[in-house]
Formats: sequence, structure tokens, C-alpha cells
Amino acid sequence: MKAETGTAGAAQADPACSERLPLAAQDGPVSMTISRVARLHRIAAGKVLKGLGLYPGQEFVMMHLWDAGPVRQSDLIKAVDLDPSTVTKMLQRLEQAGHVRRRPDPDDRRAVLVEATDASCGLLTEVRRSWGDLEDHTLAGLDPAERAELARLLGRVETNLCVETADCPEEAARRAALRR
Amino acid sequence: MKAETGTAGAAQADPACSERLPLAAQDGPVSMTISRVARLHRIAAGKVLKGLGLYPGQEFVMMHLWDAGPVRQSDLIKAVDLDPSTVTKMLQRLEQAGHVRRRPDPDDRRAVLVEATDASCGLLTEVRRSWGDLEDHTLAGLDPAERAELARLLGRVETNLCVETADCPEEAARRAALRR
DNA sequence: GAGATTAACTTGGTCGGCCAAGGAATGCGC
DNA sequence: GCGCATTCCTTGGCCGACCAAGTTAATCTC
Repeated sequence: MKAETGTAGAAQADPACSERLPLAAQDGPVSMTISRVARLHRIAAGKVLKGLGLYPGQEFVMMHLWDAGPVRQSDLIKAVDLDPSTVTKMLQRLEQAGHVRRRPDPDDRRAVLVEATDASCGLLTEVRRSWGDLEDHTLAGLDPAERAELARLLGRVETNLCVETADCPEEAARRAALRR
Repeated sequence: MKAETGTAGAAQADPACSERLPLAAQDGPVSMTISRVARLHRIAAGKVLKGLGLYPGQEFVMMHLWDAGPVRQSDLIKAVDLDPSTVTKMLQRLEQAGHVRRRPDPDDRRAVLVEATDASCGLLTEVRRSWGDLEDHTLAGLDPAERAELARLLGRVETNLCVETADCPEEAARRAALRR
């Protein structure tokens, strides 16, 4: 889509056939692949979600709302583990799009209760199907054993990345473990 | 960092102990993990890069510039495979930050030549080191065989995702194959 | 060589993300 | 009860990323 006819001149000259990896990235080939896969995966998800009226990232919020019903916004924020401001703005857009309803919490005048609209619940099935299609496409050509192994390894990577990300290793490890 | 003391109320009530995965995502567990790993990995990369004066995403542009020297912007765009407008704005910021120099191409008055500044070249080593650290951290606890397997599987996933992303499957497959 | 096409950016808009800072309500200590 | 810290959410700013549209220059066509 970006790289078209590929007569692109000399920049991509593969000298010999040695290293396709940038010099500065040679100590991190897997990290490089993760980055690329991440982007491709997000694009693929976004493409399929666009047809449903969702932007990439919103899926996770909606998924939690479908599961949990009316939730305090702060709980939602903890569930999806995003910055509060990110969630606020996303919810404003989701509300305007009619996917979400918000109302003040009668028990706590600071808090806001969020829930998926009835209309949006129709999306659940389609999102689930799309998500399944994405999975199929992502894992095409991998047999069950390979899929399991990939899941295992990615799980381990997730745990690894969690520990450093969080300021409190213990807590991060606990959370990472929970997801497994 | 976000999920703190975790007394978070009833929202995350693990009913029984069955599914930690949202209902709508149950057909795509690996996709879910990929999304989480992607975000964590980007955050980890961003954290380490911030100390070097780079924002996440800029690394890839700089890496290519360090390798390729002065390049036409259009070639750079093809190399990193991003939207032209994304690269334009990123370069404006990189230029203002002193990491990059831009000048018109004498041979083509439409085009712009981009190169890393001498100052930025000092970053190469540090970025490489950081990238290596990130790799170590990401793959901690995996033995060489597991790392190789993960790389192989991710490569396959990348190929899979490439085909659908591009409008021309042939071209995408070719490009995907090139990266392996 | 004039006219249409294509290539190479740029600008403006929108979203997802983050950080920093602020305002409002609650809860705690005393 | 009063004050101070916490919690909850919002706003503004910034950056990466996309799309759509527009501008300028090269190129192709006749």
C-alpha cells in the first residue's frame, strides 16, 4: 500500500544480502519484529473495526462494558489500564457516537457511571466475529501446537514487560500473573 | 502504575475463576495478548528512549537515517513504511530538536534530502544499547531455542498480517518475505 | 511545446495515547 | 467541626498515526 511499484531507487539497495536490520537494531531483532507485528496487527484490527463504527482502541473499552455492565469510570480505567484522560476523551466520543451512556453516580458525586447502550450491544456479536477472524488471519498456517507455543511465549514476554513498566515490581508481577 | 492498591471494588470480580478474557475476545486470545504486549513494549521502548530525547516511533526513522545517510524523503517514507504526512511532521520535530537536517534536492526541486546530524550520530550507540537492553528485558527467561522459536512464529504472523494489509497480496508477500 | 498525469511533499483534521495541572467531592485525622 | 490528603474526573498540550485534499514540480503524451 505504501511501497508500491518498488522502483524506489538506490536507498533500499540490499548490499550483498547480509543484514536487513538497521545497525542500531541489530541487538534487538525480536523487538523489531514485535514493533512491526504490533503495527500490522493494530492496522488489521482497525480496518475490520472501522466497518463497525469503532476506532482502534475503543474495542477494549466496549468489550469491558459489555461484560461488566454499568461501571464506575475509575473501575473501567483500571480494567483497561489506560490513562484517565485517554478514557475520558474516548468516552466522550463513544457517547457522541451512541455506543455508550454516562450518568453521574448517585452515591458519589465525583464519579461517573458508564454503560454500553442497547444499540451497541448489537455490535458485540460482530466484534466477536471480527476478532475471531483477525485471530484466524493472524495465526494462519500455524498448527495448534505452534499457536499454543506462541501464546505461551507471548505470555512470558508480557510478564517480563510488565515488571519494568510498573513502578512496583511486585504489583506488576501479580497483575501479569493474573492474566495468564 | 495505574492499578494501584487494587481494592478496586467489585468491577473486576473474578466470578469463579473461569475467563479473564472479555466475552467478545474469547475467539481471539492471542490477538489480545499481542495487543497488550505491543502496548507494553512500546511503553518500555518509549521510557528508555525518552532519556535520549526521542519519542517512540522516531527511533525507526533515525535508525534508517544512520544507516543510509542522506536520503530522499520519499525513500525514507518507503523504508519505514509510514504515511507521508506522519513522516513530514515527525521530521519537522526531529529537525527542530536538532537530530536531523533537511535540504532541498538539487536534482529534483520537489524532493527533500534528509540526513542525521552529526550530533545525533552520538545517539546511535546509546540507542543500540538501549535497544539491546530492551531485547534482553523482553526475552528474559527464554532460552535460545525459545527465542528462536518466538522469532520464527512472529515472523510468520508478520507475513500473515502483511498479506491482508496491503491491497496487493503479491506485493505484500514479497515485502514480507524480504524482511525475513 | 501545451496539456494531462504522476510524483513529492505539506496542511488540516481526527483519534489513540501520554503527562501535567486543575477543580470538585469525599474521607481522614484530630 | 476543620483542614488536609485522596480520589475522580476534566482540560490542555503534545506526539505518533491515519486520511483527505491541496500545491508544486517533474514527466509523459500527443
